[in-house]
Amino acid sequence: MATGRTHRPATRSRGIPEATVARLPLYLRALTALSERSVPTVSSEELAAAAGVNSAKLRKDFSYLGSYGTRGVGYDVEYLVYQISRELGLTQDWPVVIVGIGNLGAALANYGGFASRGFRVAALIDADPGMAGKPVAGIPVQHTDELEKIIQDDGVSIGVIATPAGAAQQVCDRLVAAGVTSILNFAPTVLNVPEGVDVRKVDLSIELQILAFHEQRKAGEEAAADAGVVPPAVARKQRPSADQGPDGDVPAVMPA
Amino acid sequence: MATGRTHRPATRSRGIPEATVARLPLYLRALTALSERSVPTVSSEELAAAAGVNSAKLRKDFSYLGSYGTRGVGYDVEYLVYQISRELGLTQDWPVVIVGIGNLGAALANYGGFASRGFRVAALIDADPGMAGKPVAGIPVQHTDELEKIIQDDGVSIGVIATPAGAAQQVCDRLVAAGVTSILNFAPTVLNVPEGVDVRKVDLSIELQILAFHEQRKAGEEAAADAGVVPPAVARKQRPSADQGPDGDVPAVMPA
DNA sequence: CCATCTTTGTGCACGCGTTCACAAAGACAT
DNA sequence: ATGTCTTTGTGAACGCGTGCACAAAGATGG
Repeated sequence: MATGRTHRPATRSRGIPEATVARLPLYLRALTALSERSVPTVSSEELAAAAGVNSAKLRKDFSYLGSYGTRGVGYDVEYLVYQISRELGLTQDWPVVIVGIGNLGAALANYGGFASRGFRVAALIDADPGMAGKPVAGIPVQHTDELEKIIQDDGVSIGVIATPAGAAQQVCDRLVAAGVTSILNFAPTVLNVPEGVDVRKVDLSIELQILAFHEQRKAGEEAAADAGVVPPAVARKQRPSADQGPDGDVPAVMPA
Repeated sequence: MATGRTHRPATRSRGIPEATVARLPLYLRALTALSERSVPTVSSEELAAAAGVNSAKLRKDFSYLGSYGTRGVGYDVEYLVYQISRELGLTQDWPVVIVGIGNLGAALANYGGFASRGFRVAALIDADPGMAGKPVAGIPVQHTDELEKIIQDDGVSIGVIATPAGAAQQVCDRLVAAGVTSILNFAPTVLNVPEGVDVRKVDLSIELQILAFHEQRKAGEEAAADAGVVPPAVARKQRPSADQGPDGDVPAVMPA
C-alpha cells in the first residue's frame, strides 16, 4: 500500500472496521462499472473478482453495512452503489482545497475522479505570487494569503497538501487553524496535527523503496549461491565509508 | 494509507514482516535528516518521535535487521542509514520507466526523491506520437513502440503506470511480458498480473473517499440528535432513485 | 573494579483482520 | 406446496501486528 493512517489508533467508527472502510471505494468502483453496463445483480464471487479480493472478505465487509444481499441471487447493483455511497458520505458535496500547484498539484486539479465522487475543488492555492490568477484546470490559482478566508467562506473541511516538504507542516498548521479536519498529504514529511484531525499520506518514494526491497529479494533468491550475498557478519562498528552516492533527501515534489 | 499491496499474501521475506518493511523508508528519511545535521547517535525514543511511530515498535523493527544499537547510548546514525539502505536494496541502481506522461507522469519525472534514493528514470513513455522527442524533466519522451526495447536494453525491472485507467492493463501486460517484475500503479484499476510480479497501487480517489467517511462520522457525532441521521431501516428493496449526480467513474488521470 | 544509570532487545498478551466452512435463507422448478 | 439448488451471512479458528514491561547489556563515574 502506498500510505497508511497516521495518528489515531484504528478508529473503529460505528463498528465498521478500518480495513473494511478502505475497501469500500474499491467495491464502489467495480459496482459503478457494472451499473454502467446495466448489470442488475452480482454475486459476491463475481464482484470480489472484479475488485481483486477474496469473496468471503467481501461478504463480511458488506455484513458490517447490513444485510443487503439476497441468498441464491446476489446483490442488487444499484442498491449497493447507493448504500456504499451513503456510508462513505459521497451523497453530499465535499469542497476541497489543494495547496501547492506544481506538477502534482496540477495533476490533482485535473483528476477526473474527484468531481465524479462528490468532491469539488473549491480552490487552488500557491505561495508563488506569479501563479496568482493563472487558471489551472479551469480554476484560477489564489495566493496563500487567501487560505483562511477561502476555507471559512466555503466551509472546507478537507485539504490536500502538494507542497515541498519544507512548507508542509506550516501549511498544515494554517489549514487546521482555519478549520480543516482531514488532510491528504503528498509531501514527504511526518505531519503533526492535534487530536481530532485525520491525516492520510501518499508517498511516492516510499512505495518505490518497498518495491525495491522485494525486487532485491527476488533477484537474491535466483542468484542464491553466487558470491555470498549478505556476508554473515559485517564487521561491526566500521563506518560505511559514506559513498552511496550523493543523497540528501531532496524532497522537492514541485516548486509550490 | 494511500494504497495496499495487491496479490501475494504477505510475503514475509527472509523473516522481515511486511509491516516493518513499509516503515523502513520512514526511518531512513528521519535518519538521513539527522545525518545531514551531523548528529552522531540517536535513541529509539528520539528517532521514533521523528518518524511518528511508537518507540517499542521501532526497536522491534530494527531487531529484525540485527542488533545494531548500543545499550545505554542508542543507534549510530550513519551505520543505521547504511544498514537500512542495504536492506531495502538502495545501494544499487534501479532503472525505472514511467509510462503515461500527463500531468502526473511529469510530476513523477520531476520528483527529486527518485534520484536521491538510487532510482534512475531510464525512460519516459507515452502513447501520443506528438509527445515523442519532447523533453520532460530533461528526458525526451519516447513512443510506446519503444517500450520493449528500452526495458530489455536497460534491464528495467520496475515500471510506473500513470496512464488513464483504460490503458493500464494493456500497458501492464506489455511491461510484464518485457521483463518488469515490480509495478507502481497510479491508474484507478485493479491490475491482473502473473505470479511473481509485485503490484503496489496509489489511488488518489480512494484516499479522499476514506477521508470523507471519517469526516462524515465526525460531523454526524456533533449533530448527534438532529433529524434522525441514519434512519433505522431504510425500506429495503426500493431503488435509490439514481440521482446522486452524474457519476461514471471517469478515471482520466491525464491524457497519456 | 564496582556501582549506578541509561537504553536496548524481547517475551508475552491482546486485539484486529482474514479465511474457512457451514447452516440458514430464499429463488425457482415441478 | 414441496424439494432442490444457489448464494448469503456468520461463528470460530488462526495468524500477524502492536504495545507493555522488564531483564540484560553496556557506558560512565568514582
